[in-house]
Amino acid sequence: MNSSLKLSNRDRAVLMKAPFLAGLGNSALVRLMSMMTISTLPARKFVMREGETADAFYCVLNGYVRLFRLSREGREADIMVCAPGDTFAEHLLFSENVYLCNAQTAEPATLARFDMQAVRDLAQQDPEIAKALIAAISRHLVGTMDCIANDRLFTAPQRVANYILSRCPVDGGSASIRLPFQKSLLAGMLGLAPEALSRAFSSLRRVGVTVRGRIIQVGDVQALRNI
Amino acid sequence: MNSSLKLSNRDRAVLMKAPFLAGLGNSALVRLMSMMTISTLPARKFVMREGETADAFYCVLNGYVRLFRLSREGREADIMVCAPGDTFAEHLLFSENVYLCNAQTAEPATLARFDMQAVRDLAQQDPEIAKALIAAISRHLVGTMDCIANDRLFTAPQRVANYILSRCPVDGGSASIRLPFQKSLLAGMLGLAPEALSRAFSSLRRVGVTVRGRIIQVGDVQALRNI
DNA sequence: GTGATTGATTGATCAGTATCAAATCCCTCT
DNA sequence: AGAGGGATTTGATACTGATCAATCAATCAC
Repeated sequence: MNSSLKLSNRDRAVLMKAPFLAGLGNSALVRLMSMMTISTLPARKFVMREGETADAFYCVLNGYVRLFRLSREGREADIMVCAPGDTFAEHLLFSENVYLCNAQTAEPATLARFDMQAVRDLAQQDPEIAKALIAAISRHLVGTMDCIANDRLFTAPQRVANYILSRCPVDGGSASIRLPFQKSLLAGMLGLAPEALSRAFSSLRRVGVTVRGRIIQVGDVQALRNI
Repeated sequence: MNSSLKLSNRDRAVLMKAPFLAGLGNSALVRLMSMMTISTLPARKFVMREGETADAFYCVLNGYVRLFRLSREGREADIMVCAPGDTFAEHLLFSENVYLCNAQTAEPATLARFDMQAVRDLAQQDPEIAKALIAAISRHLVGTMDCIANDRLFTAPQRVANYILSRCPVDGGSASIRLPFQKSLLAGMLGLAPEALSRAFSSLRRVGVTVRGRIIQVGDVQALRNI
């Protein structure tokens, strides 16, 4: 692990656009950024573990981080996958004091680390920061509620179709998207075993979805919407 | 539906102990409570519908409220069940402006209604209220993340066992609890069809769980923990 | 109390997905 | 460009839970 106070230009741009910081005025921004630490982590590195005392939360600047729980037998269940711009564990600020799940980089990643106590103090003073926190946590809540509904309402091929549609820029006609990460990560996000994701993709061939490596081609976006 | 500004003593007690209001000082409390409306609803009454503009959020004072999504074919998926003391839709304050799911009373219920815009204004001024909101939303987020992990890691009997354990006051020996609502509601909460809940209960008989009506008897709480 | 309505259980069947094993593909590294 | 190794796909099988139908139980209205 490599820690530094310096930000690359690209990472800085991601940070400034992150929902958590985007709406902030300059003074709040400076205060938050002066207390954060940047670190670059290799793939598969644990960022936090279930049960550890929660003394920091994070914002992903580059790469993807997987949040998951373990069963007693060691099976893993993904709870959410954080993309650049996403924060995680920030909702523990005013509730729990231990992490409730594990976080692991899915690939080499850069993270900004925020000390819980320091941000807690800032949030008490600065209503703008409190509001940014509310917005970030709310966004997460919307995402997790979506996830529950998706899991419970839709089959594997439908969930995959939903995911593809959510990343399709266009509304009709044909489209082509590129997965930003490995398929096994997508499988976890959708609550599927990798094999099930693979079969879901192949069952979508009959509605014009072609997959080659990380490239997904959609013949007719409209057709995909109808299941 | 019956609307009034008066609170019964019991409802007032629930409100004051609700996580959302519990930590607040007197002035914040008065300001919030002066703007809320109390209403008593019959069973099966919709409180909000997916897609409607979100101009209020609610706190359950009595009864239970079911939050759920509908699929295009009309199938329902419960996202969460709100008990007395729980708030719902409060996370839309600083994000969406339409409701993202339906809410329906599961039985006759009493709710406190808070106008979104009014609370938004209050939260901007009063850091204490902002903090209370963060706490309430965080609590929800923890709950929904738990729900995802539960759905993905455990089978029906295990989820039922977890639910029973979560309501068992004691740590060992035998225990007896009473469901506060219909079994079909519990089934929905756990992401199961009512038939599956029924079968899960009967499969738990071999570890000493007996069900009669709403009464659940557990022979050995420790034994239940091991699956 | 008695019929009627709603909720819960049980049985039979089926669809969907996990799991394990084997083969193949793709990406990265040199 | 080619080799190596992890990632993905495919096949076979088992299991879990949904669905439909029928029965049973409990509650309510009159």
